[in-house]
This record gives sequence, structure tokens and C-alpha cells, in this order.
Amino acid sequence: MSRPPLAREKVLDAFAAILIDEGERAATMDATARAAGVSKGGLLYHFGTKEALEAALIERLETLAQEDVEQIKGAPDGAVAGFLRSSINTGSVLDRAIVAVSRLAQGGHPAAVAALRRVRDLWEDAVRPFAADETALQLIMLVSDGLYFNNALAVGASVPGPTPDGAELEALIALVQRATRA
Amino acid sequence: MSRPPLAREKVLDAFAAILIDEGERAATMDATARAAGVSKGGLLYHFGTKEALEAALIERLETLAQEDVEQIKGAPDGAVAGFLRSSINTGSVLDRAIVAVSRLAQGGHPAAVAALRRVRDLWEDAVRPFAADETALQLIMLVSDGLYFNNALAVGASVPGPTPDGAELEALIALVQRATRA
DNA sequence: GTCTATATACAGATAGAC
DNA sequence: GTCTATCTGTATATAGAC
Repeated sequence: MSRPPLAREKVLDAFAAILIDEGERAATMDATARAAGVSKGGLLYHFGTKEALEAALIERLETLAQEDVEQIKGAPDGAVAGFLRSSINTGSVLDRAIVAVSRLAQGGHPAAVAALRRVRDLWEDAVRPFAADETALQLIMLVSDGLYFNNALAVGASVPGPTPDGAELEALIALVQRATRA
Repeated sequence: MSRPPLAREKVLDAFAAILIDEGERAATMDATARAAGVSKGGLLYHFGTKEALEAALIERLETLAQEDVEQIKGAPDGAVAGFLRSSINTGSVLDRAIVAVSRLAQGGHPAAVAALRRVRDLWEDAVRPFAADETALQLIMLVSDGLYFNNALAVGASVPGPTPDGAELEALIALVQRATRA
């Protein structure tokens, strides 16, 4: 828990990077070790099985998400704007963790699916007080899901995604707030 | 083009089913052949390589999507409601094709990513006349993406997804229409 | 058109040296 | 703690019989 070894973190970063850029299939132990700059044996000292490697990535996501929710609650212009703005992939550690774990989830990994649901529930609870009703809340959550989904496709793809940014994003946030304000 | 062999379609159905239920990794030639009730050799007569199998699935998606867009345009209560209602996964051939190709896209398959973008553009163009402006259009598209994203995670997962249905869905559609009507 | 048998490559994991 | 070497299973693909 307190100050994990550096090599372990480097392996985890490499694993996430391959998942994001090339997909679950390419994220092998061998490729992860190579990208992290360690040997297969070295990787296997830290993570005895592939399952252990995946579990560690999922745990990282949950830790980061819990920290993020606290930030959203304290956003200056309300939780909704902060939440939607953070739904745009900026390449932060949390963003990368979500996309990486999404890859595992799409591969049928049950723990990954469960973790993503828990994270989504965390956000939903943080945003609920700012939505007029449950329908409005669903609208906000779905727009956020949509933003993330387009990100997940865009990363590592040659074609740029249709994700709104800058003035476009601000206009979208304003529209969602107008439609859902409590 | 005109009336493809039955065995070919059966193989394609099996391939899509495994992609949806177990992910890209599990969707091997061997598993596909077994699920389709043919031998590996039999499968390889119809699809000489794995790439050919994937290309055929992508082609099926584009054909189905083009048919779907025509239906949306003729929806009785407007394109927006029809579009969002069709964004809920009902297990139709089109829904299955989208989720299956999404799995390929998440695996880094460039043609799959490009096809999904083309399909999204098709829908965007069909809905545009019914949106007040581009921001409203983005809201509609993102809600649809969000619905599909939750579906894609829910399929094959033990935990049921948070996808709205019935009265919940109708309330959501009404809210989106109120916020975006041209 | 569909099958069996097989070649070749690479996955995850183990053993044990340093 | 990190390495090399190796075992075992399984992936895609080929060859060729029926």
C-alpha cells in the first residue's frame, strides 16, 4: 500500500499503454515486459499471473476514481460542469485507467465490468443532487458515457474522433445544464 | 452479392456471437468454426484468412446501417425519437453487428473504427434536420453513444447494465426532444 | 465444399542461475 | 529482484484426401 516499488508501477503503465493503443489482444505478458524495459521473468516476479496484472490495473482505477469524485464535488461551477469536463479524455492517469480497464471489460473480464460499474455509480451519486430528477440524471450520465465512448474509439486510431472541445464543449455543457438543472 | 451461401452467413453469425459474448480474444477461427457447426477447413473455404472474416462482418454492418437510416427518417414521431429508441440494444441483427464490430475496433482494427465512424456519420446526417443547432445535435448523438456504450458493456456480463427502458426511456426521449428541438 | 492432419508461431507459466 | 531457458497449450494457416 505505502509506496509501491517503482518497477511495479512502470509495468502497470506499460500494460495500460498497450491496452489503450493496441487493444487487449496485443497486451501480452511478453509485450508488456518489453515495453516496461524488464524481462518476462522480471515481470513475473511482480505479477505472478496475468490475472494478477489485470487485478492491479483495476485496483489502480478504483483508487484514482475515488480521488476524482472528491474533486468533482468541489468544482466551482457545480458538479455537472466539472463532471462533463472531466469526461473528455485529456490523457490523465484516470482517463488512461478507464480506457485500459474498458478494454479488459470488452474482453469479457467480469471484475473489469464490475469495477467500471462501481466507478459509474460513484459519479452518479456525486451528480444526483444537481439534477432535477432521475431522468435528468440519466441524460447527464449518458452524455458523459458518450464522450468517453468516443474517446475510447479515438485513442490509437488513425481517424480523429468527433469529440467536441473548447467552445463546442462549453456550449454542450451549458445546454445539458439548462435541460437538467435541479 | 445476390443470395450468399447459407453456411457463410452461419459462420458470420457465430463469429459475431462470440465477439459479443466473450470478446475479441475468444473469437478465434477454431471457436467460430465450432459454434457454426463446421470444421476449421470448412470455415477456411469461405474465409481464407481471419482478416477476410472480419472484413465480411464489417461489410454486413454497413449494409444493415444503411437500411436502418431509411427507417429512422420515416419514424412517425420524428427522427430523434426513432433514433434514440433504436439506440437501445434489442438484439436485432444491426445491434449485434454494431457491438461485434465495436469489439474489433477496440482491438485496434482500423477498418472497424472507420466503419463505425461512417455509420455514426450516417445517423448524424439523418438527425441533423431535427436539431436546433450543432450543439443540440451533439447532445443527441452523445446520448445515443452512451446508450450503446452501456449496451456493449452489459452484453455477456453477469451484472445487468443501467440502461433505461420502458417509461424511463420514453421520459428520457421527451427530455432530449424538449432540449434540442429545431 | 467439407473434412483431417500438420506446420509454424506465439501465448502464459515454470525452473533455476545470477 | 531480475535474468535466461524451456515446457505446454493454442493460434493462424497450409496440404491434400474425400
